[in-house]
Amino acid sequence: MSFCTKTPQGKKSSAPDPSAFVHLYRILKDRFGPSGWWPGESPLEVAVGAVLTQNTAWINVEKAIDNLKKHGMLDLGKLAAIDQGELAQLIRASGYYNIKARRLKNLVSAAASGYDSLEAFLGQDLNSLREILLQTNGIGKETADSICCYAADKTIFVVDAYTKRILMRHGIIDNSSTYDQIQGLFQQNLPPDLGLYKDLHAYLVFIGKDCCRPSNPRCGTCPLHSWP
DNA sequence: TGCCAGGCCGGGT
DNA sequence: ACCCGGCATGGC
Repeated sequence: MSFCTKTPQGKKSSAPDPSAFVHLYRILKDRFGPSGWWPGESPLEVAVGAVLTQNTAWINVEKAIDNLKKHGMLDLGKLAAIDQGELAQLIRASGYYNIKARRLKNLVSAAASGYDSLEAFLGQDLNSLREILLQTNGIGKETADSICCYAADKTIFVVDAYTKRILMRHGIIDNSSTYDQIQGLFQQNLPPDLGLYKDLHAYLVFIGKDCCRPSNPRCGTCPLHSWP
């Protein structure tokens, strides 16, 4: 795969050139094309995956989701009805299964109470949806924004560990930068385009698996070799 | 074998 | 306002 040749920087000199983000998008778009993200066949599957992937490798999340499908549980009503302990066993492969079962229950409760359908829940305006998600125990900013962006098609940019590490390695931010600050950099320096946000976050995850890790110091084919 | 993965919470300082 | 331990399986 493609690793990053950058050496750790860990400090930002000043506000980045706004065109750097457009440039970043163009580089990765040229390299990867349409991302096809988030993996998931339905908004519910996307939302469930967003919770299950918390600090967890996606390969394990896939196993858990496949298991839920196999048992016909990828359904809002079924998830609302199932015993939490049984749900935990079904998602065992994704790790943290007890706490994640509780978090899924919390999410399902939020989505099922006061709404006619998942579509109605996800269809409300971005600020309302995000607030409700953030008030749900077990849903933090990244999970909330992942659901807003990829399940509800709201124009909001998702920040994750890869995003932080890549921007740090390239000297755009320092390690004290907050989630909101990093999100602001993307949203203030890019046009508010849902498809662009979806793809760019996906690209960062694609390369983040291998790129800009301290343990993977060298590879000449990193698409961000000369960025910014 | 040991380290890590697309976080988040709750308690302590 | 930070800092840290806990949560857990499966892949390399």
